[in-house]
Amino acid sequence: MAQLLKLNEKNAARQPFVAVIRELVRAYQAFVTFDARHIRQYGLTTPQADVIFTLGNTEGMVFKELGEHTLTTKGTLTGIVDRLEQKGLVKRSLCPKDRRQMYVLLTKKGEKFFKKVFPIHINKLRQQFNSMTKSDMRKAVLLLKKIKQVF
Amino acid sequence: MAQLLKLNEKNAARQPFVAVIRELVRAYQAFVTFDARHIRQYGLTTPQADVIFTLGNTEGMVFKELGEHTLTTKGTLTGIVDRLEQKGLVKRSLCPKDRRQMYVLLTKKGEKFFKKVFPIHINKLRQQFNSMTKSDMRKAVLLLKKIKQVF
DNA sequence: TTAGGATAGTCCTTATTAGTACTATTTACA
DNA sequence: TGTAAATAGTACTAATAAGGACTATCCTAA
Repeated sequence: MAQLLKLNEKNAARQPFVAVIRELVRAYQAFVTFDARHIRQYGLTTPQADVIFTLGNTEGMVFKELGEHTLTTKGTLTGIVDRLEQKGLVKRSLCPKDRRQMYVLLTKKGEKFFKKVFPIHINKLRQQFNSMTKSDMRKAVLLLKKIKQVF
Repeated sequence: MAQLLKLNEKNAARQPFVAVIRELVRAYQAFVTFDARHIRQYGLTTPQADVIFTLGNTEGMVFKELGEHTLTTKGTLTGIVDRLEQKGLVKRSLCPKDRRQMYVLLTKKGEKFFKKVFPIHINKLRQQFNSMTKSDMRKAVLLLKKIKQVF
């Protein structure tokens, strides 16, 4: 799960940017683990829940668009949508305008799942951030954007 | 690859902590993609390189310890070490003191790889952070630690 | 209008990932 | 001391994950 550069024991790596990378990975890990643990109680994986949450309150979405939102590549997305389709939470639908494209949208069951689980999940996450000030959150967002731009 | 909560189009999710999570995921993604692209030129995956870089300049390490450093679970680590062993970069060695444990250490070839690639990789990363001030890096580290603790 | 290139999604391969079951070994404690 | 609990690593499963080959469809330019 890691892809961590944990290098502080090497002299060449005692530099501030190494600490940034290390803490970025550790923070991400902590989030993913927490997130997966919660979503799993509902019988889904995080990527699956991510797709459901992205499709919620929309008219559906083409694969390409869905992949951009969830940051998954098309090959991976095919499999995730397959499994959600098997579970009856999502369905595919041909796009008449461009027959290369394929819509993905929630089924009735999928919408029900979204309306039930999404607010719970959001609340769960909000609670975790209770101990963090709004000012710190704002600063974190700005700095994370800078880190993103660095790559 | 994602596990992103990309929810800003939902009213329930227009809250500062959602932005923190979104940017955390995006920053992590940007790093991982950059990192993988570089390491791949040397015929390794990021987790494989992570193991090599962790073992570099050490006397070797037991699986448990290696997993703690690289943030990989033991089952995953078995496979990664298998592949590195096949490539001749790493070898296993029984631990006489506790016969349940297994040392992993670099071979000559692995050490050669480490000494060549590690400095290049570190330099590559350092360059990327040229545009970020030391002060911002320090702040980022502190805030990322707070985010980690939140979960 | 038709050939060439671009695009969308699927399929395939290799590797990582978490988790669980399993074996061997060690440790704790009664 | 001897047995139960704990620990280390492997084996196995299901699901990502990236990337590339492939097919069908669309678009562009001569």
